[in-house]
Amino acid sequence: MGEVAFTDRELDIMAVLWEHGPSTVADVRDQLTDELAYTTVLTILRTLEEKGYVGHEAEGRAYRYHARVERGEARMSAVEHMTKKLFAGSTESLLTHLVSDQALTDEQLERIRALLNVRLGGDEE
Amino acid sequence: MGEVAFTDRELDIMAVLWEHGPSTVADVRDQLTDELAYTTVLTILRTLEEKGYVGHEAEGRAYRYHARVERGEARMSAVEHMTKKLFAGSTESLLTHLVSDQALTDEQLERIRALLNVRLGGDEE
DNA sequence: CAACGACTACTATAACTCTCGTTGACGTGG
DNA sequence: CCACGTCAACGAGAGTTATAGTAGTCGTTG
Repeated sequence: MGEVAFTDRELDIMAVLWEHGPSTVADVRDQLTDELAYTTVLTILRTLEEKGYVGHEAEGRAYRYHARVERGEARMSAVEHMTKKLFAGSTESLLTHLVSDQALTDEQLERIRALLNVRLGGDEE
Repeated sequence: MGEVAFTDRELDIMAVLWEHGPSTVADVRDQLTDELAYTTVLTILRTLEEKGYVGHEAEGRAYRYHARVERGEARMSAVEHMTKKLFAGSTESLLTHLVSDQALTDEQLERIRALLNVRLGGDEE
């Protein structure tokens, strides 16, 4: 899929599908933190289906919905979009922002550095 | 300001104000890559003003608009929002995603590592 | 001084988002 | 067999976003 974009509410629901796997409307509804009417959840699922982001199969009298895009893809699209819109397209700039301005513990940063070390192979400089 | 959120179009316009400083409607319009009608730009600026994100002073017969929120603030809000919605609230997870999955050159990653080294002070493995 | 162009205010409209009520089908427990 | 609960389809309405036309003001220029 080229590019995926979700609204906030849609993301809430996709999150349930990603974390809990294929779910019925009632399942999804139960997992949401916000209390939404059954029909509201159904409507959003139908919109998502129309957009091609989820699919469903009948299960008994109910439908079981499943994500048709992976979370990684959604993440990548979102990051790309934000990078383009707010960081002048520079992923490095975003990374710098995260490392500098964000409240991360040294421990977390340490893990990132370790990751970088692996990724970059060398340990020079 | 607690939290700022912009629509895509609004961001396009904020970007102009952030990069070029206080601008008239015509100025903004000229800087946009998409061709929008003068009135369209004006409308969006007025919406932004209503939300408190920009202000204006008269300059001759025109208005000169300026950002009332800093880009850094918008960045932080956007990153926070995305982290919450797509990375289960974990900034570290987002960072990991960026370092691993994104198409960054070794050189760019190298600079990030350097940044981390400075930030973490030490050079212990 | 009259027409023109730049400018803002007001209005409008289509699309999308978010929310939910109503309706009708269908199976199950009493 | 009938009332009840579950479920999907449909419709709808309030709010937001995106875009732009029209009206009216006002200085400038010929």
